[in-house]
Amino acid sequence: MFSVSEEDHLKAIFKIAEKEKKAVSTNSIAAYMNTAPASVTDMLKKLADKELIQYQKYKGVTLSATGSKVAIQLIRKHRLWEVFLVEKLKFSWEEVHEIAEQLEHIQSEDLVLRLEKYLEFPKFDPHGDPIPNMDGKFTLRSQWSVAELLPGHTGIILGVREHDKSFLLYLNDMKIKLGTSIKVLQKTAYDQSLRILIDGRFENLITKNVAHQLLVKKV
Amino acid sequence: MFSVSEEDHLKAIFKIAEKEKKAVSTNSIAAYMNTAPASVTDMLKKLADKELIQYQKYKGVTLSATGSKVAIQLIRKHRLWEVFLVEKLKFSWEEVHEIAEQLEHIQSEDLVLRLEKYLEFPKFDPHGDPIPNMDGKFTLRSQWSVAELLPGHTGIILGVREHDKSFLLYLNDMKIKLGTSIKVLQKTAYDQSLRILIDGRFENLITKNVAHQLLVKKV
DNA sequence: AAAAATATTTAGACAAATCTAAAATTAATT
DNA sequence: AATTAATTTTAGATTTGTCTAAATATTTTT
Repeated sequence: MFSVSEEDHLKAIFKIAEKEKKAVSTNSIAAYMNTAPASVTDMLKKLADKELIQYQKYKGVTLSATGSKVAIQLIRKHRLWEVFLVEKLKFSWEEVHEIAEQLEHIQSEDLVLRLEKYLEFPKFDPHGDPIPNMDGKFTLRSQWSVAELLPGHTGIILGVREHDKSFLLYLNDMKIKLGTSIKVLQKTAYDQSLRILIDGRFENLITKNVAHQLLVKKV
Repeated sequence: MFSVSEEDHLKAIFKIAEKEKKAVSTNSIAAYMNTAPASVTDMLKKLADKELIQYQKYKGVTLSATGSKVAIQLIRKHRLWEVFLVEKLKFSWEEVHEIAEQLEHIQSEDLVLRLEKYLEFPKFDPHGDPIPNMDGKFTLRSQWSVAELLPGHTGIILGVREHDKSFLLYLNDMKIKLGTSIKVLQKTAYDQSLRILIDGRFENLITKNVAHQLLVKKV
C-alpha cells in the first residue's frame, strides 16, 4: 500500500505532533529522521498528493484522518512486536526498538490480529507505552513522573519517557524496570536531584531529568 | 548488508540451482522472479562485483560460497518464520508463504537464534521442508513420493513438493496434512492415477502428478 | 521596519532497481 | 554449415528516494 519511507514519514509526523501540538515543521521531521530537509519537502509533496497530510508550503503539516490511521497502525504493530520480542523471545527492553522498527513494516492485517491475540491483547508495550487497539484507540491511565512525587511518597514504575538505549541500560544497572517501586526519600532544593529507594532495597541518587523520564502510578 | 532485491536474486539462484544442477540461466531467474531478463542481467553484474556469484556473460551463474551462505540463511529464516506462523499464530500452511517472504528479510542474527530456540529447534517447516541450522546444514531423511509406493503399501506424509496455494487447499479438502497416512489401494495402468486411503478413513482418487508431489516415509 | 538569522523550497544531480527495444551471442534446425 | 530461433546483453529511459547548493520565504533581533 505505502512505501517504507512514506510510512516512516507519517510516523515521524505523528510522533512529533504528539509532543508539540502545532503543525509539524519540515526541519523537525528531518531532524527526527536524520535526513536532509530537502528530502522531507519532496516526501511531503507526495504525501499531500495522496491526501495523507495537509500541507502548505512553509506552513508545516498535519496528518489527515487517513494519514493518522496509517501512523497509528504502525505504532500498534511496532509495540505489539516489541511485546513479542520481550515476552516470548526474552529480549531486554533496550534491544527491541531496532528490530520492531523493521517488523512494523510487515504487511498483513491478519498477522497483526493473530499476533495481538497470541500475546493476549496487551495494552502496553515493554516501555510502558500504550498499544492502540484495532480502531486506533489508546488506553489512557493516570501517571505521574517521579519528579512530581513528594518526598516520602512511593510510585510503581509504569513506563519511561526516554527510550534511548543508554538510558535503559542505566535503569537496568539501578534495578529499575516496569513494576519497580520507587520511594522518594529526599529532594535537593538546589538542583531537584532526588534520593530514592528502589524496591525498598537500593538507595540511589537521580537527577531531576532522570526523575522526569520515569513514569509511575501513585500508591 | 544486502538489499532485499539482492537477497531475492540470490535465493532465486539457489532455488533454481537446487533442481537443475547446471549453471543458472538469466531467463530462468527472470521467470522465477517475474521480472525482465534485462533486469536480471543488471543485478547479476552487481552480485558478481560483490563476489556473491560466479558470472560470465551468456554462460549463466553459480553461487559463490558467500552467496550460497546468504541464500541458505534466507531459507532458514523463511522456514523458521513459517513454523512460528503455523505453530504459534495458528495460520494454515497455505497462508504463510507471502508473510514469511517479508519476514525473511528482517535483519538480526540474534532474532533468528532466539526464534529458533523459542520454536524448540524445529528441523522441518510446515510444508515438510528442512530448516538449515546455523551453519547452513540441512537435515536429510529418506522420503519417497506416493507415486513410488506399490499398491497395498502405506506411507506417512512428510512434506509436499508443490507449494502452490490451490494445491494446498486441495489437500486440505482431502484431509491430507503432515502426518496423514496414505495407503495406495490401486494404480491405474493407463494414466498411473491412484486410488488411495487417507488416514484409514477416506478413499480418494489422485492423479500421477499429485502423487508425485506428496512425500512420505514408508511404514 | 530594516537587517540578520533561520527555515524551507527549488533546481539539479545521483544511485538503485526496474523497464522496453534493439543489438549481440548462442543454440537449434533444416 | 547456413539459417532461423531463442537467449542474453546493451543502450537508453523511468521511478523512487535521497542528496547538495542556491534561491526564497519567514521569523527574530536590533
